[in-house]
Amino acid sequence: MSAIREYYSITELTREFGVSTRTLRFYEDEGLIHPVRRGRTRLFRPSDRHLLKQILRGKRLGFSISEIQEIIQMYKAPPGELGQIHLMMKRVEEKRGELRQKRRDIEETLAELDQVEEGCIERLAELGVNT
Amino acid sequence: MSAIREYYSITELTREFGVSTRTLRFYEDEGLIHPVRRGRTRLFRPSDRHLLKQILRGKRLGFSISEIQEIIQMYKAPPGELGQIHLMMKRVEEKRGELRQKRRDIEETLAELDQVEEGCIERLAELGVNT
DNA sequence: TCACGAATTTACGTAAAAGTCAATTGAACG
DNA sequence: CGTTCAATTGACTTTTACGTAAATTCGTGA
Repeated sequence: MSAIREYYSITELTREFGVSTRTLRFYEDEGLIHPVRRGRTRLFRPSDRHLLKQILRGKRLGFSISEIQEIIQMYKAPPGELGQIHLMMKRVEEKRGELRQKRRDIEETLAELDQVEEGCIERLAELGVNT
Repeated sequence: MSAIREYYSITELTREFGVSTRTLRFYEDEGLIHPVRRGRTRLFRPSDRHLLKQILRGKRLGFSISEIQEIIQMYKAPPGELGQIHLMMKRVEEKRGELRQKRRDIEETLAELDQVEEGCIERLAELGVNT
């Protein structure tokens, strides 16, 4: 069993997650991640790795970089000021709405794919497969 | 009650779905939709409108135009040839995999948003709100 | 008939998200 | 010490998905 690593190199992460170094540097430029440095070389901590996971999750869901930024900001400590807190709770509710919509979209698409499959199975039957 | 319309104008659809005419023409250029014509003017049938719904659903899920093309192709009649049918069933299963991944991503994100909200509520309590 | 509003085509522009290439820099190894 | 390998920066390029503007056409109503 491998203990939790202190640091990951950039290529370790690119291999693990199937992204390029350019991508990771791009995310850093955009302020999504902040790996530390030894000299000029980036060192990614477990927290950076975790953040990257969240970024890629957002990408899979079709969120843009700036939208992902927004979401990531929410994960950081909740703000101190009253108005800010309410604003954040409003943002959370909005994101929930988007995600629920996406979930409905997924269910609908899955249902349609089921129909496609059924059609295929029927065609196979017509062709005399497995009779 | 309004019966099902025979045709929709391009602007009717743009208003209903909140997209531009440019977008609809672009989708036509890309071969996603095929409205009929009266002279040069496009006439969108209910089936085109339905297709557009599916396209926008795909967009919300972060699929690219070409991926949406692929999915739409599946909705058309299942192919006749045996090998083609098996290929299509394989594609269906792949898409299902992607969609299930997205669904997991959604659940995880929703769970994290719940935590964000809880953090907010705690902060509110600390600030003496509603005590 | 003239003007209008809605639609068209053609063409160029653009923002986002990287890809690609070149030149450089250390660090390490035999 | 030379070289090799991983990493860096900087600049330019590319792809996707439209936006935008110009010039034109068509049907309709005053």
